[in-house]
Amino acid sequence: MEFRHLRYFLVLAEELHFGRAAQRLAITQPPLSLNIQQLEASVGAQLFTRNSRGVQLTAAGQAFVPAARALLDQAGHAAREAREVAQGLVGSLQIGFAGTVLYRGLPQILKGFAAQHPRLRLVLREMSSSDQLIDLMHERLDLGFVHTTRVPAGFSQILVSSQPFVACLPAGHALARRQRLAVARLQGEPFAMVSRAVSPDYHERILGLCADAGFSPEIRYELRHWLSVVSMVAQGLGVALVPAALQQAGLPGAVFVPLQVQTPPYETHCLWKTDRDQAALGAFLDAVRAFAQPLE
Amino acid sequence: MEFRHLRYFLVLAEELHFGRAAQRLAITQPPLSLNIQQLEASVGAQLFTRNSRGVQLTAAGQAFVPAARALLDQAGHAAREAREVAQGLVGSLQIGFAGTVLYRGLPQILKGFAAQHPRLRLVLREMSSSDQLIDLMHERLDLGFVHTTRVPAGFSQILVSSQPFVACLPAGHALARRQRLAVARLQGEPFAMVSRAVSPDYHERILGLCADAGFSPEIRYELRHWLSVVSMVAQGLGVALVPAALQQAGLPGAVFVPLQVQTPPYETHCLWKTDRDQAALGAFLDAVRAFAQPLE
DNA sequence: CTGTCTAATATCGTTGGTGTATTCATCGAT
DNA sequence: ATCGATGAATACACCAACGATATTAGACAG
Repeated sequence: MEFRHLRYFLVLAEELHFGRAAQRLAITQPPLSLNIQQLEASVGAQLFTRNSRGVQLTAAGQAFVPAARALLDQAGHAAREAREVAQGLVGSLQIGFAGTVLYRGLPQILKGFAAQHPRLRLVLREMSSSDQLIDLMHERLDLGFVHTTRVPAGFSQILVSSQPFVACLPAGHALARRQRLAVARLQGEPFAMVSRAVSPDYHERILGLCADAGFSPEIRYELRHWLSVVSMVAQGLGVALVPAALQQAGLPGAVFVPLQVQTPPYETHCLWKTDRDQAALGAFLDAVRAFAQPLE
Repeated sequence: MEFRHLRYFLVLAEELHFGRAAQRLAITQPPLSLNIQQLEASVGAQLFTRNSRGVQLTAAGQAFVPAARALLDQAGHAAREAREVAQGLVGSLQIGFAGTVLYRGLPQILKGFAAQHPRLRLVLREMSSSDQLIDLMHERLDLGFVHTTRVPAGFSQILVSSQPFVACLPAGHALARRQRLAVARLQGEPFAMVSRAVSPDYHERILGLCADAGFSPEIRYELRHWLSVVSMVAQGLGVALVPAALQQAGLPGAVFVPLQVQTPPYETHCLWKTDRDQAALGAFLDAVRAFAQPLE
C-alpha cells in the first residue's frame, strides 16, 4: 500500500468514474485503473464494483474510505507536528531548579515564556543543584537553575541572579533591629542551615563566612530546604545566613539584616548542555536572557 | 512521504546506526541515507543528528516516532478491516421488518445469527412492507421482512413464514368458544384493521375474505399496528381477522379461532436486491434459510 | 600521521509507474 | 439484430527513481 493509492482511491470514491477521477488527479485513466487494482490486491479485497451501470463502492470500499482519509490526514499532522517541534513551537522542556529560584526570577521567566509559547509544555522539577548536574549530563533535564559554581565542560550558562548573603534573625532577637550586622556577632548563636548533602556549595560558603569572622558556627539544625531554614528562624529557634532573595518568601517572624562585610554574592546560574540544539530550548533561553539582561 | 520512508525511519530510530538499520531492512546503506534525507525533506525538519558520536534522534524525530508507528499500524488495520468487511466478518446490515415478524421467526433468526457473527452489527427498523420496498430499492435497506406479494424485478426472496388467518375475538364473545368459525358469522361485527396506508396488501386480503363470505366488513377501527388491533379486540371493542402468529403475542382477553374455509396463507418473505453481493448479507441469508428450511 | 569506522556522494542498471494506443464489454439507438 | 458510443481493461513503450556498487569525506584512536 502506498499513499499514492490512497489519494487515487479517495478521488475515485468521490467521482465513481475512472475517466473523471484520472482527470482530477492529472493522470490518465489506465494508470488509475492499475493503481486501484494494486490497492485492492494489497488490501486483499475488492473495493469497487465495475459493471455496465458504472463504478460503485463495495461494502469493503465504503469501510475503507474513512480509513484512507484518516491515514492521509494523520500523515499531514505527523509532519506538521515534527516541523513544529523542530521550530520550538510545541514540545516539552524538562527544567530543574533549586528551591530559592522561586524567589529569584523563575516565576517571572515562566510567566513571560508561557505567554509567548502557549503550546510548549514546561515540566519543572525542584532538585538540588548536584542532582540537576547529574540529570543534565544524562540528558534527563534540558536545563537547570543551579547554585553550583563548578560547571563541567560542554555546558553553557547564564547568570540569572546575584545576591549578597544576609543575616536572618527572629523578630524579637537582640540584633534584629540593627541596620547592618558584623558576622562575628553571630558567634555562639544556634545556626540553621541547609544540609551539606543537599547544597554543598552553600554549606561551604557559610562556613567560609564564619571562618573569615573568626569562628565556627554551631550548627543546630540541618534542613533540606531553604524555606525550612527561614521557618526555623521565624519560630525563634536559631539564626541563619541566607541569600537576600529569601526576604521575598514573606514568612512572618523572620527579619533580614544586611551584613557589614562585602561578601561575595550568591549566584544563580541557568545551565544547559551546549551541544543540545533544541529549538524549544533556544526559545526558553531567550526568555531567560531577557530576564537576566538588567543584571549586566 | 511514503510508507517506505516510515518503515526505514522506525528501524533507524531503533538502531541509531545506518549500516545496521540497512542490514535489518535488507538494503544497503546508501539508499537508506537517501530515504531518510527524502523523509526529512518532506517532513520539513531534521529527524536525526549525524555526527562523530553517532546517530541521534532530534526532538522532532522523537515526536515523529510514535506518529510513524501509528501510521503503519493504522494502514494495516484499515486493510484488515476492509478485508473482513469483504468477508462478511464485520460490518453492518440495515434490516427492515413488518411488526408481526417479531412473532414469526425474526427473534430466532437474530439469536442464531448474532451468536455466529458477533462483530456484525444488525440495525433493525420496524417499517411497513411498502416503505421497506422503497428503501430496498434505494439501497437504504439491505434486506427486509415483508408481507407484500408483489415483488419488483431484481429482487430475490425466501419464504420465512406461512400461516393461515384466524379470527380474533374478545374472550367473552358469543363465538369465542367455537372450534372453527365461518367467516360469514362475523357479518355485522365491528372490525378492527390495520389501516390501508400501512399495509395495503393485508387490507385487501381481509376485504377479499369477507367478500368471499358474502359481506363487506364494517371497519370501525383503523390502526397502525397489529398489536393495536389485537389490543382493541382484547378490550371487547370489536373483532378482527389476523395472521395466526399474533396468538403468540399473549395479550389477555383476546381469543383466536381457526376459520372453516381454507384461506390462502398469509406469507412473510425475506426480500433483498439480487445483485447486492455483500458477504454480510450472504451470511445473514444463510441464517434465514436455516430457519426457513423446516417450512419446505 | 595513519588506519578504521561511518555516513554522504557518484554512477549505473533495473524496476516500475505513467502515457499512448488498442481491445473488450455493455448498452442504447436505429 | 446490427452498429455505434461509452467506459474500463490490456499492451506496450519510455522515462523517472529506487537500489546496488564504488568511492569520497570526516572524525576519531592508536
